[in-house]
Amino acid sequence: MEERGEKMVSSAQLASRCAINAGTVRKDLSYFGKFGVRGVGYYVKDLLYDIKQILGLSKEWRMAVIGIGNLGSSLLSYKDFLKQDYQIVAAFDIDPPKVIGRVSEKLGRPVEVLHIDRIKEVAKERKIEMGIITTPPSEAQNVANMLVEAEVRGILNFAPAQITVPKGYVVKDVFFTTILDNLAYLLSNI
Amino acid sequence: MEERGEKMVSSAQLASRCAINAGTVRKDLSYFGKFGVRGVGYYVKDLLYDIKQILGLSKEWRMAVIGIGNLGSSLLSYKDFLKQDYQIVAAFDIDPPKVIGRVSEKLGRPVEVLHIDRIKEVAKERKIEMGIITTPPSEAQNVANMLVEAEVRGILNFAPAQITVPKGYVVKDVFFTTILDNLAYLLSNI
DNA sequence: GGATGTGAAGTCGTTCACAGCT
DNA sequence: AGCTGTGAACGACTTCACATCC
Repeated sequence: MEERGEKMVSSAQLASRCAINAGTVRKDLSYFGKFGVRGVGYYVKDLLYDIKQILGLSKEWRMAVIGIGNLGSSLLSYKDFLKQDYQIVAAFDIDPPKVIGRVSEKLGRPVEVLHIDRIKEVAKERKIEMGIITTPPSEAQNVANMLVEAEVRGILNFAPAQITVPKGYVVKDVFFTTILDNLAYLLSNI
Repeated sequence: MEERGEKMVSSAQLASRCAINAGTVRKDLSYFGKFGVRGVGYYVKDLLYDIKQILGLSKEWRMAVIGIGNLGSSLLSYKDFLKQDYQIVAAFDIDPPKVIGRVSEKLGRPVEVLHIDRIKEVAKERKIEMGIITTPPSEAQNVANMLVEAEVRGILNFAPAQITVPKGYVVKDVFFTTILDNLAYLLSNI
């Protein structure tokens, strides 16, 4: 909306875009403060700024992908990350030579695939704060342990395996088959 | 557990595997019926069967991937789908020649990439019930419309765009950046 | 004895409706 | 006049604790 030059937006407009309730939009924002103008709405520019502050998006997040198979490779060149200051600055695999020359496009240079053993060293060096696990499930917990060891506090886990981490660390799972199971259930019960 | 030959399982064991509460496991199951034996637990084999019935997984689900870029290609060879009777039986793109020879391994033969225009025809022919959208966001709603036209009732949407479909159809979104936003928020507020 | 099945209590998030500002 | 901010009602899910049954 900012790019389109729209100055104001109402909670109703935001709600319709997200397919939720206008009251929910206002209530959710109100949890963090007062960002709108009564009788008018929200200033697009200010709201964008405020939401970025709330979500912790006022900085660049530096990420590593571990496990450069099909999925891992595709994430290395995933365009949408770059639009929002998510940078993939390292890639790891057990078998580094198998994939080379992938490009993190904003940086304008390839992200070389390194051996897993170097996670800790490289994570410190490149100030990595999030790890994306795209290994086979059997390796997921091992990789998570290495990330914890390297003090990478955020993990996005695509491997269909339960991962446990110490307090202060966060894991978000993305299990494709679980989402399909959900779809299958909904389709079976219409 | 069945593969490992384990006969019985308690709600507490299931709970610890899923990192949730034992009561929740029992309560959730009880919503659909009585599957356990008091004082004993659940028979692994029977419970597996019952859960598959509940979720609608007692059949093979036939899927199509639309948009054969990096992500779409990687899903074509995603091993985990096959383990659970999810079959990718068709692939579509605007520019079919750009990717060929991908293999849906259970079928043991490549899934040829076809032109998007053939979705309706091929969906009927191959009895496709789920569509996976991995196109750029600008095309997502168009593709969804085609899927609806072809009566493909379930959609898994990876394109960062809001998709609307008629009643009787279901869309599940997987927005990578939204999940990262979630991680960013949690990491910023520990 | 021991683990399930389930009311009841508790917690969380959503929705409503209107007072309060601009 | 219009839209936000918010207390209060509502609804849904989670957790608890125990009666129930093998």
